[in-house]
Amino acid sequence: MAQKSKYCEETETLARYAKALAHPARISIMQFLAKRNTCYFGDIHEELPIAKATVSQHLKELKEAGLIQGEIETPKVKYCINKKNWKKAQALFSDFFNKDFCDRECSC
Amino acid sequence: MAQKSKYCEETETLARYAKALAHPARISIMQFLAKRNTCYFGDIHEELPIAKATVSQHLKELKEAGLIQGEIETPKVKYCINKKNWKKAQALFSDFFNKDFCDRECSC
DNA sequence: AATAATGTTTGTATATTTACGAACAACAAA
DNA sequence: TTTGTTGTTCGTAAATATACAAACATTATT
Repeated sequence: MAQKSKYCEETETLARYAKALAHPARISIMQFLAKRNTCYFGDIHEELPIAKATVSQHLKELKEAGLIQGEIETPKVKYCINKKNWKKAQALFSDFFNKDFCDRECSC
Repeated sequence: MAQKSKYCEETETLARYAKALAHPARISIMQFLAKRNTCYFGDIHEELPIAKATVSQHLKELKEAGLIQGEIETPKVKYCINKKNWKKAQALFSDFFNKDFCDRECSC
């Protein structure tokens, strides 16, 4: 238990974003936010087949991963994509998938 | 419990791939496979700071998600990326991140 | 002050994930 | 046949994740 992180930072960050997106409800939320202008909690809840407490929980995870941010607009709460981190995630996934991998003998 | 999947198939598939990548060990494995020609279990295990049983478990998850495939080459086991599904995942993530999202009033 | 609207937090139950050692399986070599 | 090499599977423990109802917090309205 000497070291805290055993993987390189970029790998950890990418895994963190992947984890945030590892549930269809959270993918749906991001897709919804991407195409919507105003994005209140209620609108998001309406789109999803789950209880509001669960929606709130998923939003919290996305927020903690840095992919979205919220703002109180009494009595509602407005959510939107955190563009800076969205771009960061985009870049990390892009790098990850665009590594040109060996086409040679790895023929299993 | 009437419906089996409450989200659209593309969303489910994307979430499934994200989940497979939601751990730094599995990201590392994919990165390793991407750059290596021969890729035996032992080589992968050597790269990672975890027990072989755990490595085997992670490989199983990647295999079940369709991202890799294995082949016995007695007495070793050779793993490599499943190119078809890798491309599928690449396309799904690309579409997901390249949705041009609203730049207007969602200013939280 | 009571009521309504909008979300968050709490409590809780269940399922899944992560990790490891030990046991096991398959095969080659001595 | 015994031994060694390579991985997988099993058993198990601890941590996380997922889902919901109920309670709560906040602010506006009556």
